[in-house]
Amino acid sequence: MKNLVIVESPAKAKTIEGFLGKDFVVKSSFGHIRDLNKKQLGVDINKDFLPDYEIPADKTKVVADLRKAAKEAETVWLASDEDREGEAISWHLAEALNLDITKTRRIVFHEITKQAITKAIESPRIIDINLVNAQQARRVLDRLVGYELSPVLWRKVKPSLSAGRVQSVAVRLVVDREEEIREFKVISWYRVIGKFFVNNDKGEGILIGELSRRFTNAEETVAFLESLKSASYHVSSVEKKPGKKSPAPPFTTSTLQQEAARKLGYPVARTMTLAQQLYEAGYITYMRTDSVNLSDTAITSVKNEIITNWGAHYSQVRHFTTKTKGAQEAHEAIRPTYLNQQTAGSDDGQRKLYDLIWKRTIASQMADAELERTNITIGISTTKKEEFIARGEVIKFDGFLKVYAESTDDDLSEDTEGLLPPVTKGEALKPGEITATQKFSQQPSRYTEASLVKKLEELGIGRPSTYAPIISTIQKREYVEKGERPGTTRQFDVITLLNGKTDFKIKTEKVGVDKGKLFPTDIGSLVNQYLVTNFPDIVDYQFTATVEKDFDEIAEGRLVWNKMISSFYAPFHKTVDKAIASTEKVKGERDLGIDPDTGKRICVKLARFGPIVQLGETENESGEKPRFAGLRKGQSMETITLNDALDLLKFPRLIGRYQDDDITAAIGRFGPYLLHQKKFYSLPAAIDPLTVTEAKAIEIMLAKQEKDRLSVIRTFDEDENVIIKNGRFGPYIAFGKANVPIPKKTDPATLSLEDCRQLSEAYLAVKGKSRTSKTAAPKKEPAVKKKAAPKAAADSTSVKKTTRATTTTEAKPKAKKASAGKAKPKTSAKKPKKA
DNA sequence: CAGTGAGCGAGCTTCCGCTTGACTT
Repeated sequence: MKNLVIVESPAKAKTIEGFLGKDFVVKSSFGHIRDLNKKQLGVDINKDFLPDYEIPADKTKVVADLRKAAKEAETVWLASDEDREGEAISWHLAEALNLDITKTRRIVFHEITKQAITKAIESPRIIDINLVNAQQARRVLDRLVGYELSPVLWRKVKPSLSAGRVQSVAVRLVVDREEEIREFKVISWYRVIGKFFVNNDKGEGILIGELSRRFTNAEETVAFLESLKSASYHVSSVEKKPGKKSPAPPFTTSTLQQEAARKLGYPVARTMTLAQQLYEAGYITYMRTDSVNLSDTAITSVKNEIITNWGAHYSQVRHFTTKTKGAQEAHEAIRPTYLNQQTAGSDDGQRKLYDLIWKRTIASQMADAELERTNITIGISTTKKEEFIARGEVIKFDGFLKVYAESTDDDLSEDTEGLLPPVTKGEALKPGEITATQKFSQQPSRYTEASLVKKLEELGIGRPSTYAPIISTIQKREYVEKGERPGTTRQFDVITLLNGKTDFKIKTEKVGVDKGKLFPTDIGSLVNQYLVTNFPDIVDYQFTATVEKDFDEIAEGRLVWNKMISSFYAPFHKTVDKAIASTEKVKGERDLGIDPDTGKRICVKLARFGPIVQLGETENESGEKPRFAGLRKGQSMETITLNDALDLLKFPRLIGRYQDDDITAAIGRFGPYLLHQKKFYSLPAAIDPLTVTEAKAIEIMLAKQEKDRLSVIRTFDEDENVIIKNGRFGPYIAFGKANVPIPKKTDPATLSLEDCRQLSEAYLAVKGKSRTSKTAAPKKEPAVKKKAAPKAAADSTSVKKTTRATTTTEAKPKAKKASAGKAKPKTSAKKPKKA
């Protein structure tokens, strides 16, 4: 083998290999191949922040493979992306593969064409160590912030929490927005709309105009309408102005996520999965990019496509430049690979996303839409101060709008401005209904996943490859959740004047309905408050922008990376120490008031298992214990009231009696439920546990019993712990406490007790081995089982590990992430049991 | 599935950015 070319992605490798001929082998590194030691800080504070790099377990195979190939090759070409991270990947490759730096060539290309790649091969350079150092600084800073801040939260708030340069600011945005909404003061005004009849030699029509003045209260408005009773109206001016609209640039990762959310309703993670599938199938270019640039060949084929479909006058070649600071032109915008392919994708989701990308790309190279805007002012005979204005907008030439129009987050399309009837100045108009409607200012809107990404991008926080992970991280950590608010009803005034009579009506509307938006959780708000108070610099919106400037200077060789880190770390670390020493544990305790029955204090605070309300003091002379109640879903520590708390403290409450036993209602981890004869019955959301009647409760219980009875396929007299049932996912065996699925081929009704036992034991044996299961492990000796399972997994994987002496340490493969991280800790199981 | 709300102080958690699969459900 003569030449080995290493790129970042396997899809790219495949394409490029086709261009380069027999003497070249192209392999991929699958992104970064080394990272800081995950178990420790991974940075030696006392040795100028020397990073401790290791090859992560999931990369050992890749690196071994690349080492082998590099040994056989005469020349190794490092062709990772042309940005900070890409340069670092090349450098890590050179280090990890023990490459001779004088024989190693660094190449970059901006588009994946044969021409671009052969040209790149002709002009190799050496690794830019300044750029590498800028990346090391970025990496080390993120590690220092993340790994020093998170432990502060473990001590002061709750274990396992996390903080970081990016995620903490993302959470702050959501928390601050919620605060803005809470603080928002609604103001109202009266908007007057007049309807006028046109009847002239060109025909008949209607003009709708808005009064040039807004009124602040109803009295003023009524008085004005009264004054119009004797008024006559005429056209006082007609103004026509040409206008135009231009298309948006082609998609970047962030704008694709926004438009897919607005137009298709996709969460950002779904958009990225679908885009990845389209990319791997060869339908679109790379989906993680901040560039709006289109290659020359792409521009040419878009042009051809437009001319073929709509004619030359619809074509307008445009070169968009990327505004985002620090953006690299290493990639192109997201576009279809072949512009003449109008549809692509193997399922509906892919097809819709592809369609969006195709249209956006095409539209970006189309002509402006030409408009004509018309303003007609309508004079009022009784006043000189006010006038009505009718606005119209007509599309003279649709241009790019033929294909695609960008959506906005706040759809406030109240009036449809269309074509206005032809009128001439001075012409008299007959008035129709004149309506004054009370309007209210709108509170700021909560972030959606996509609009949060947009905001982060504006602040220069995060990268195309991390937008979707950021959004899921802050939700997984339960700092932020997608929620709903039912909204409230509001009254508003409508005053009309018709045929000389005024009429006053009060109407109602629903406002503040929010669905699928991001809400801060109590933990999110609390952690944010703690960070803002104690680490204001780190969670400052400008923090990333500030350090990016330093990274740029490092990249230009004007600043030494570990000096920069040192000047950041010294004060930062001091703040960390101070916070650990000085601050109390954060509970967010807030007084709600006094219980009218007992006279005791009621407060809300964060406890081990979430927010609770507390009645009475934790410690008092009489030794009385306080009463507690957890908050319900949708309630928050910041907004809960005394009355809400009193309601919560009413549980468990007696509903009635049935079959000589009490029925009680209570609220548990999974919501409200009924308890009767030690059996639980969930209460549907529509039923209020505070007001549920005995009759309704019995009805719910009977319905559940009936449903359970119907789901039983077969029971066995010999063993009542084995029941064949029909469930959501098909038939299964309820085997004691475990649920065992029945293979599709077998008819569940024909199974014997012996069959059931065999199936169950076989299933549980496999399940217990493959993962640390909560349900599969028998209750006996839980401590032994729980410890044995992950160890076994680790041993089995480490057998495959190829050991090799290198300059860097290689991380030992450990038990699979899924088994370690996924299961929520069961507190009951955690308690050490004494034998 | 439906407890608890405290606490001995074992042993763990955690960052951001590059890339794909290998996993359940």
